[in-house]
Amino acid sequence: MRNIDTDKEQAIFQAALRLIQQEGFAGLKMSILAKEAQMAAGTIYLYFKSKEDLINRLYITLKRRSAKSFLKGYDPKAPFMEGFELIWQNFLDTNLANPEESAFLEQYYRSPYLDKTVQDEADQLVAPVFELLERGKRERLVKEAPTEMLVAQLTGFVAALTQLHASGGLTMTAAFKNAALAMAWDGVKR
Amino acid sequence: MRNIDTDKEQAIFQAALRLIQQEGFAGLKMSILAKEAQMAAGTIYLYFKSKEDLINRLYITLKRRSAKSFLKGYDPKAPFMEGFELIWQNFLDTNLANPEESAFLEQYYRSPYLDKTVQDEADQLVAPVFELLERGKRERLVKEAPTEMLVAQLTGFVAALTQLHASGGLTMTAAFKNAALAMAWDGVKR
DNA sequence: AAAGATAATGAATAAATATTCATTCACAAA
DNA sequence: TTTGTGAATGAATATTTATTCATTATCTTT
Repeated sequence: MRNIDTDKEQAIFQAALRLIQQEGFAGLKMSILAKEAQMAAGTIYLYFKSKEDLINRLYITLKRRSAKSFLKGYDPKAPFMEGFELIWQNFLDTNLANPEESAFLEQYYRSPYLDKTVQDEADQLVAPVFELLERGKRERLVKEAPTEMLVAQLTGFVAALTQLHASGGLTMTAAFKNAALAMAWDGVKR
Repeated sequence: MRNIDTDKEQAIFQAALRLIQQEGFAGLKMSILAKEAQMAAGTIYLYFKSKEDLINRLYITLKRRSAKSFLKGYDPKAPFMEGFELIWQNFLDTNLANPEESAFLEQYYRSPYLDKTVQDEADQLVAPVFELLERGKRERLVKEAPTEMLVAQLTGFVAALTQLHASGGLTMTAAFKNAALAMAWDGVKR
C-alpha cells in the first residue's frame, strides 16, 4: 500500500509557512504553494478540501503544537516561580525556534478564513497561563493588574522579540535570553 | 473650482481601515471598499493609481501621523524619566484611540505590497525612541539590555494591549493605564 | 442659461487565482 | 507480464477581483 500518511500534508504545511514568511499573508497562492511543495496544484486538493480548509487545519495544528511545547514539563502544583520560569522559557524558545509558525499564528489570528470553533479552541489552549498568573496574584508575587494585561505584556514581548530575532535584528544568545527573562519578570512581579 | 482635496481620499482611507478591522487583511477588496466608502469602484482610481498605491500611501500616512502623535511635546533635552513617561503615555493613548490604524500598521508591516522606501521611512520615524533608551542606559536608569530588546518589550506590550482593548477584552481605564505604565517601566528599569 | 471643464459612475474587461477532472503514473497483487 | 487501484498530474475551467473607460452628472465660467 502506498503511503497516504502525513508526508504530503506536512510538505504542504511546511511550504505554506515558508511562503507566508517570504511573501506575507497575501502571498499564499495555491499554484505557488504547489510549486514550493513540489507537487501539482491538484494534489493539494487530495489532502485539503479548499484553501480555507488548509488555513484552518494549519492554524489549529500549529496552535496545538505551540501550546504543547510551551506547557511541556509544566506542573500546576509546583511552586509559582518554577512554573513561571518554565513557561516563559518554553514559550520564548518555542517561538524563537519556529518564527515562521509564530508569525503565522500572529497573522492569521482573526483572519476571515478562521472558523470560530478553531479560534475558541485556540483560546482554551492558553488557559493554563491565565490560571498560573492568577495564582501568582493570590500568592502576592504578581502585580494586582488584570490578568489579561499581564498576559499581554508577556506575549507581546515574546512576539516582538521573535519577529526581531527572525528578521536578523538581534540574535538571542543565552545571555540575552536571561536578560529577557529578567525584563519579563520585572514587568509582572509585585 | 471643485473640491479635489482630501475629502474623498480620507473617506477611502477610513473605509479601508474599517474593512481591515472587520474582515482582516484579506478582506480589502476594491469593490467592497468602494461600497464602504460610498462611491463607485472607478472613483478610487481617480485618487489612487492602484491598490498597491493605496496601501502604501495609507501606510506611510498613518505611520507619520502615529509618530507625530507619540512624539508630541517630546523634548530630547528634558530629564530622561520625563521623556520616557511622555512617550509611553502618548504611545499607549495614540494606539488605544486608533486601534484600527494600529492594527493596520501591525498587519501590513512587511506585506509584499509595501515599498522598501516606505518601510525605511517608517523605521526612521521611530528613531527618537531608540535614542532615548540608549541615553537611559548611559544614565544608568535603564537595564543593560540591547535597545532593540527594550523597544520590543514596550511596543509588544502596547500592541497586545491595544488589540485586547479593541476586542473588548479589557477596558483601559485611567487606573489600568497607570498599572500599564508601572509594568512597562519595571520591565526596562535598571 | 449655455458651454466648457472636472468629477463620478458602474458595467464591461482584464487579470489573477482557486478548483476540477480526464488522464497518466507508480506500485502491488495475481 | 498483466491487471487493478489509489495517487498524482496539470491543462482547462470557474471564480473572484482589480482596473478601465465610455457615459453621465456636477460644478464653473461667461
